[in-house]
Amino acid sequence: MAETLTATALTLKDIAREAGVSLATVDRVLHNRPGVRPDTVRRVKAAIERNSFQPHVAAAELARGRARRFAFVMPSGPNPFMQQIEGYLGEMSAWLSVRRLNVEMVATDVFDPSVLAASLEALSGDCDGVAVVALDHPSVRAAINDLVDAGTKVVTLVSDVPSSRRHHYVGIDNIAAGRTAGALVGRLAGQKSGKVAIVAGSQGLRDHAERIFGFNQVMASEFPGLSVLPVLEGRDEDDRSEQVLARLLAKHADIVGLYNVGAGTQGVAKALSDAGRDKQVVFVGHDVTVLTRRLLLQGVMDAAISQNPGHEARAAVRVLLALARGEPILREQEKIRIDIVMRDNLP
Amino acid sequence: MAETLTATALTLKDIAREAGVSLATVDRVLHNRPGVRPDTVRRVKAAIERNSFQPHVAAAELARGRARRFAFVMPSGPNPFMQQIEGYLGEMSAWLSVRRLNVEMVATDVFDPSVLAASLEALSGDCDGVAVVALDHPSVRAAINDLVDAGTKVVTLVSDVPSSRRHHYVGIDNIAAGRTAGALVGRLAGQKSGKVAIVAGSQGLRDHAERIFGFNQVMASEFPGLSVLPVLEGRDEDDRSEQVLARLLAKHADIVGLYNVGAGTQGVAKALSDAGRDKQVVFVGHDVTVLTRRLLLQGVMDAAISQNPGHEARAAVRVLLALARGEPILREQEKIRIDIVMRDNLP
DNA sequence: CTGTTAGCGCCTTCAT
DNA sequence: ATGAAGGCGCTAACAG
Repeated sequence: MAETLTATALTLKDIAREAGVSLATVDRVLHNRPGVRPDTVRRVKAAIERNSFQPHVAAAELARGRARRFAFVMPSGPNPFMQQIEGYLGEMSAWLSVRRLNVEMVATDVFDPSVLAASLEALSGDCDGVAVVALDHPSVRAAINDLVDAGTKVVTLVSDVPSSRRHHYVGIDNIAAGRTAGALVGRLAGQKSGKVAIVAGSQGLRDHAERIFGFNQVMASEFPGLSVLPVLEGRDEDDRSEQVLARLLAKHADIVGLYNVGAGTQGVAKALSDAGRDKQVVFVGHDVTVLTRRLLLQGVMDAAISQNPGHEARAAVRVLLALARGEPILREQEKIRIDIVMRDNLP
Repeated sequence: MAETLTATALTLKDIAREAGVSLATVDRVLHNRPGVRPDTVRRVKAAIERNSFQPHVAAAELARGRARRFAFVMPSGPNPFMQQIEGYLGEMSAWLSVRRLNVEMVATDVFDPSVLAASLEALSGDCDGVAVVALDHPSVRAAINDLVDAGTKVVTLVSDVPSSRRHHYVGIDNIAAGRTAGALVGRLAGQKSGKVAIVAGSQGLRDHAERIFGFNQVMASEFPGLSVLPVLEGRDEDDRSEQVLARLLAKHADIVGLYNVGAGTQGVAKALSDAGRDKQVVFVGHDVTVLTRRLLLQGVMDAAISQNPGHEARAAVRVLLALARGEPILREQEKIRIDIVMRDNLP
């Protein structure tokens, strides 16, 4: 009826005694530091394994003295989603400070590969870890790999660079997100048949392209009654998104669904309202912001696919910390889920 | 372009010097321990405030030596959801162990107030914190309050006892969960009008009652075309749930929606399939388990309202730890969201 | 290559 | 009511 989940506490000293060496040697082996005879290494490793010894994090933290430095490299523009992430990092300051963790924000033009790459290079050396909202481009990949080679821990945030050797990606599976959007548009549109519009920032952005891909997958296979119109590009800007959508709405009277892949939500909503069709068209978009929250409550938007920015901020920090300490990562905990947010489960 | 988020590191010694007292005295004040003249307390507190001093957690952890003991008091039956929580606690064992944390599982009959209360009383003294899946009953409330008075940190898990003085509740807002379920059933049923069935474990359970309340709210206000049938009670058992539902389905040919409030999902699904109506009826239930996952993939279930059991397990541990250390709680992080899970965003 | 040693910042007796 | 001093388990600098 009662069962205990944790083991007891051995220390470095115990291992040292058991392996017949000194503290320092065990420490060297533990951290793969050079200067130990291969044979000794083996003996020590054996002792560590045998007792499944785990060093006490608090003691290690205390002893190293030096605070750790992490950098967050983020887009410089006024992107509300990114601002939310920064906001949540700010809320963690007390948490960070009692752990002697320093995080520095670096704003940069993430859409210009060379600028981004330069910002990353500049960090080399004085950082233990960096989280970056990255563009998937060869020079960015190279910059990331250089950091990794220099011993810096790197996680990509929100947008991945799978071809690089980054240690971890903190963000959602965008293809699945697109599929989810598709299923929602299809199911909420009910029995109706008709046309479905897609507004994206740019199909050149990896995450947008992946979402559209997933969306189309579901549409084609599960909702044959709905036909998807060619993708509109609004560059994540309100004005432009509004214009292109307004034109499309004027042309097609039988649009029953709308998927807004990126930002520019304000403009999309305006086009819909101005056409007087905000109640008939099923409107699904991304992310919960002050704006989308309002649109959901008003019934203009029907659902938002969301990646919890607070979770992403905290996961990035925790993962960097775990990597720096050499601790295992709780993958399940750090995985970012695709949230479906409707009016009644607004966070 | 670069901004730093954390402060620099003062130590106890600095504060001691500044307040003109010794280390020990500052420590006493910091932990509200007795034996310090009120006047001295004030001086020390002032110095702490003035520098917004925060003790280094790692050092504190190291110095106290003694491991902390937490207990999880959970239902003894084979409830899959609870088993998931236990599973995730198990996955944390490495995390727990490097922090010298001990967690003990206590299985008990949470449906019998006196048994539950006794289990709680038994913990008094040898535990730093307890997480309990509680029944909202006077004797349970008393047991919780006793623990709190004895200095044990208490969090309620999944099911709250708001009238007690527990330090924290880790779980979802069940009324909002019910509303979400209602919105989903209503919207996914499309334009159709017809009847909606509800199967619950028991209306005596606080969480079930709250969910039903929220569900009815939404149905009444937003889906006048749908009429809700009287609640069926299946005691969270498969057989019983199947029987009562089968009978209801036979009686009403125009059921278009079904809300399964608690467990017994297997039985509910069977009744639906046996009646050959699993494709026409919109079926919404709770929690993602092996079973509901399968039903979602098969298209028998349309959506599951879920409270991430992994998140709940970890949040409970983190909150207990923060409470024990006197650290602030990251409320946003520990809040449990209401997840809508459909086929394409299955975690 | 390996061992010794002096802390890291705080908590906890034990004296005063 | 207050202070002094010895660790907690690990790291890192310095000897050997």
